[in-house]
Amino acid sequence: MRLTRSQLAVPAADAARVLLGARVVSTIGGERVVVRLTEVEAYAGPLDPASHAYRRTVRSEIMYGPAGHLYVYFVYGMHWCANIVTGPDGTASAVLLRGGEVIRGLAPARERRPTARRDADLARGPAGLAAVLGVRGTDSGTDLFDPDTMLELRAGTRPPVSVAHGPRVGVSAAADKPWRFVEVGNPTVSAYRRGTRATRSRPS
DNA sequence: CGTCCGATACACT
DNA sequence: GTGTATCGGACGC
Repeated sequence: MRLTRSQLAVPAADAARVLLGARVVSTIGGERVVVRLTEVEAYAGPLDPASHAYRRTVRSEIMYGPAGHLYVYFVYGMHWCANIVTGPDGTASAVLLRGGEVIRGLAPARERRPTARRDADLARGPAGLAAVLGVRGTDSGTDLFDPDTMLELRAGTRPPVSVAHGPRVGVSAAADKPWRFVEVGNPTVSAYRRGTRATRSRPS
């Protein structure tokens, strides 16, 4: 069963709970990869200093539009990360897809991420998940409810056994917000890493 | 298991 | 010019 746009048109933390356990179906050139989401993070737009939409720029413009579109960004000179725009139109909130288990299409997933040691590592972490789904910068802005889209969102067949939430990974601003949601005990959930500290020591 | 650190290029100031 | 919503290899326990 497909998710609906209205299911995502809710505050980011609620949308994150909707997406946890949901499936993302990637179809590219006849190759199909299906991932069940096990780790997601909510970003609350202009109200959230950790969000790219904290300031309205060309890059963050997509998040100001309706829910159900893809927002893709490039980090650390080499990785793509995939988000789904959520919330009512104009709130600019989004959910970062941080991890999942590949439940179909192991072979193409491996080709797209050959460095993964175990199957559980294939879509572990946001950059790996985006790679396995074949998401790149040119896909940013894609409407996931367009019938011809490369990605399709489907409801989960297995709800998460147990859900925990805590601080987001790698963010330095609003580090206290418990907006990272994970399926407890799932091996595809990435390790928690604190963001770089605001106060840094300087060489003397 | 954990911590440390370099790679690399883009968005934004 | 500065900082980054990361990854994976090196190392220590």
